[in-house]
Amino acid sequence: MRGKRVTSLEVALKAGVSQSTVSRAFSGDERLSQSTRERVLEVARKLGYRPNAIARSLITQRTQIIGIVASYMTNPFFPLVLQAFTQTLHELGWRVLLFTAGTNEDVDDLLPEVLAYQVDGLIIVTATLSSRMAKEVRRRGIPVVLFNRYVPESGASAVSCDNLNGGRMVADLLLDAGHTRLAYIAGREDTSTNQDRRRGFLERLAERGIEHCQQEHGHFTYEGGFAAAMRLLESHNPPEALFCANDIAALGALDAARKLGVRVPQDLSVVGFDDIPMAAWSAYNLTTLRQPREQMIAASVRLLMERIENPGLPGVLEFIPGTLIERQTVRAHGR
Amino acid sequence: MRGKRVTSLEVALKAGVSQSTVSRAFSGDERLSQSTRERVLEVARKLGYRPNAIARSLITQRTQIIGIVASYMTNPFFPLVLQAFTQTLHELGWRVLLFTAGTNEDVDDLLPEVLAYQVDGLIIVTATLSSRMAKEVRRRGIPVVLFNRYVPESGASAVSCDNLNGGRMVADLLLDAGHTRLAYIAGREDTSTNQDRRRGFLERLAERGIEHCQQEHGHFTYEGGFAAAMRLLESHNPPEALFCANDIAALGALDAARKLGVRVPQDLSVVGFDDIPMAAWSAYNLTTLRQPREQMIAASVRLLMERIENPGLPGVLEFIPGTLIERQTVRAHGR
DNA sequence: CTGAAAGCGCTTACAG
DNA sequence: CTGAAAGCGCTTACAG
Repeated sequence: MRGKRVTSLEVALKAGVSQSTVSRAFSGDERLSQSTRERVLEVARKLGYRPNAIARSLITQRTQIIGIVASYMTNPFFPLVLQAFTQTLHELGWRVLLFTAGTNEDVDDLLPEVLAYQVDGLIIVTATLSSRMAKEVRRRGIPVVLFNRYVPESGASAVSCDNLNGGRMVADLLLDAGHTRLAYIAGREDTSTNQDRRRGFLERLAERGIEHCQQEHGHFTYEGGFAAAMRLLESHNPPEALFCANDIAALGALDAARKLGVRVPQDLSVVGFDDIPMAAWSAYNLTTLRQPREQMIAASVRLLMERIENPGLPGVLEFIPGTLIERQTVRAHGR
Repeated sequence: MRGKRVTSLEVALKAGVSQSTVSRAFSGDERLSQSTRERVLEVARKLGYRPNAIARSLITQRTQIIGIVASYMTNPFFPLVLQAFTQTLHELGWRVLLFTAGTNEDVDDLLPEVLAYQVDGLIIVTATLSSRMAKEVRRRGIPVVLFNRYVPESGASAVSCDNLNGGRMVADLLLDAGHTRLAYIAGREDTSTNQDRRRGFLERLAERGIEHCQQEHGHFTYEGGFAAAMRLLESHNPPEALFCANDIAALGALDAARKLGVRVPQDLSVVGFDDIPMAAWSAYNLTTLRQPREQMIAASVRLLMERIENPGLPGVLEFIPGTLIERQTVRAHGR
């Protein structure tokens, strides 16, 4: 068996008070006399007692646990997000039960286990919520925030970078630089991030008279970006500018250009999306659209907390604008 | 209030059985008749019932939760480790309560909260355990595994790469290449990883007649490695070969060399430690010592599980040898 | 200011 | 094969 667990009853016996009083000493009940509280806490300290959060959860109907379901840890953006979430939640007195999913189907399998632990709220990072699970979660009244995804009909709140407008900003940047032969290196097709970034980009190109844009799949990965750029740059009609669906693919594209002896930005402009730390490394100096990570996390936590306090609130979608970070991978104005 | 919670009692009432029977249907009790079980599960399904893991934990004295305390998520090695841990633990039926710590002092503050949730075991990644907390955890009989750290007196088990011998292998590699002017770019001084890698490196250099080795602090970061390499390469007596305490610092060193026009490996050899995915990127092609990540994780989980099953087992230290991965950043044999 | 008691939602001997 | 009952370790009305 495990080491002895000290309970409130033992503390009560030793301190000569009732078990209720021990509980009150730890819950900060105002009514308790100073002297009683001190005596209880002193005895508790000596015995190494700490209230059992599991027992507390059962009676209070609150676990103070937030479930986080995350995937794609291979993109450096997400470890940063995960760390920021856990840090922020801890500071607010919450715990994090972590689940990682390889694919979206896995999320459905994971969710029942998350729910079995009676999480007070749920954050889903870079994974989506099936309508079946959305319904299940609603029925239980558990607030959900999707991070970097949205599922409008689900009732779940969502926080995302304004990817649509981000794509438009990149289009303007590349057109202003005088480029006309453009390509988009796409991410996964089933993601709103990829779809919205591309749609904004293509829409703005069309508005400014560019109807044609090549496309290759980059899969949101370094290897995918590398291979996609290789295909484009070795084709008959190589583009002068690449917009990559995320930074990690853009780094792959830059390395492909380097390998082929294509100079950036003289012969080729490259733009990413995210602004991961590596984008600023001197080997890359990637021009990119920065996702407002801190704001997105703060908004997610705020929406979640509001809905835990007030389960009647409807889900909302929040889109936070990104910022263009101009480094060295887009050629200067004009030509 | 939250959505209605369905309990085993409601299922029992609707199914015309006792609450005990509902419990047995879900715990897979062999004695239950096929027909009763099916009826109960069917009613449960209709009602959307799932056993409350918190209530179960209270009575079974097992939460099936492993606490993971992690820090340094800025080193890409650790998100990979974290993901692998959660994945492996899930497959074995465990949940992960995640805590992130900025510094080692924070771990001490975090631990009481982890313990309040009655975790069945504890994994501490890249953070250390104070002797006070080690004692506390022992008293409670909670098995602990330190990953990539060890604290011999603590009673905690630890799994680490064989950093000492890794350092020796790097020394041999660089000496075999004919280098004599060497430098070590150190990581954090309070870590056994940094200490052991350096000690192995210096010991082996001394054994082979090289008594002198420059040192600079690289802080285990890209920026630190970059700055350290800058200082070394711009000094009066620049080294011909750098051993960096981890890969991310080595990438910084490579970019510093690139910036100064120092050619790698012609003018400078660079070796890292970890083998993070970026080390294989074509922009770097870093020669490095690969940590046996999968084996280290499997060993950690195994040690933890054994000690959860059998709390009497003493803590053990396991050192798993790394593998030299020769890419393009060390000059060829001879000179 | 403090205590006795009920109850959160389960599991599991103990009976039958 | 199934049920009644005790109990895990707390919180919190309800009394006094």
